[in-house]
Amino acid sequence: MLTQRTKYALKALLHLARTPGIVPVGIIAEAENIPRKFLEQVLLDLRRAGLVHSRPGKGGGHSLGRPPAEIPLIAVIRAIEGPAAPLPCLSHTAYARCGDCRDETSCRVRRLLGHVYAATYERLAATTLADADTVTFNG
Amino acid sequence: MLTQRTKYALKALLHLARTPGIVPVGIIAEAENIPRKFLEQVLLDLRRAGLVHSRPGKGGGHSLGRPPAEIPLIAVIRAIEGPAAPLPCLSHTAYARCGDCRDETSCRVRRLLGHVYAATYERLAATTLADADTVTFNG
DNA sequence: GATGTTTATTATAAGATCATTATGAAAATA
DNA sequence: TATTTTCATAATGATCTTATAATAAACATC
Repeated sequence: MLTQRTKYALKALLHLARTPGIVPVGIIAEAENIPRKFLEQVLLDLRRAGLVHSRPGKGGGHSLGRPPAEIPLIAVIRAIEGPAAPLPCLSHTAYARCGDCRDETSCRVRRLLGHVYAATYERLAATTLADADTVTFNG
Repeated sequence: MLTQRTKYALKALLHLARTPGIVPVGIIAEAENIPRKFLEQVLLDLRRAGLVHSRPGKGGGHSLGRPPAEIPLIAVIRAIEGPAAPLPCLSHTAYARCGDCRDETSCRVRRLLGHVYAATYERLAATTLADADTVTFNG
């Protein structure tokens, strides 16, 4: 399960994606039903990851850092939760040895999970905010 | 990232998959480098999920509950971590409303994550313990 | 530059989860 | 009955989650 934080991040980003101009936190918080102060922190993470721009002061607020089609879900998850891989030894962005297997290339756990993550990663990288209205799934 | 618990569960199951007969916890713990008492708890969860059989007493231990080819990764993850879905409203086994979106069928977050999870789920359900030696991935 | 609005930053805290250790009961075998 | 093994639950400390609060800094307008 994703954390509440990540869900809030997605909601905020999708809100910004269909709202032109600069939007203050309070507006997003109210529209998306998110605790305001908590959302501020989430937006801060998104800003540090370059996914949103912000401007303080009167008339300030947030806007998307780049077009929705250029913000894949993998970037959002990484910005909020860190590495998306199921094991450290499978991470593209934060590779680390697991330490508890002798030979990485022959590790069965790694092989199984690597196979699953390959499919997940492909979707996470290919699906962007712009797909929110068009994408479908059966379930 | 998966929890340590789940990694241990996979290691234990893969150990049982290639060891004939009944194996005591101590043997698995030592061979796979897992804290013994912790592993006992993990195996208890796996037994309750029907993934392993156990027999107490002298000569007792654990064995796989069914052939490796009939134990998909999704079953292991569910047994240890609970629902595998990214959102409660996308879970096959433990569906629940998220509560913070008005209309589920038009929820953008749900649609995006549902699209990703469909790919993940397919792999999790199709990949079994028996694939540990044959499966590959590029990365 | 004074004033008011908005984000930025840091601290705090209750509650949950994680990883582990500990303790002892129950069951099976010899 | 003694021994071996699992079964069940509890205790522990560290970390994560989900917030709330207080203060500082940046900006716009007048």
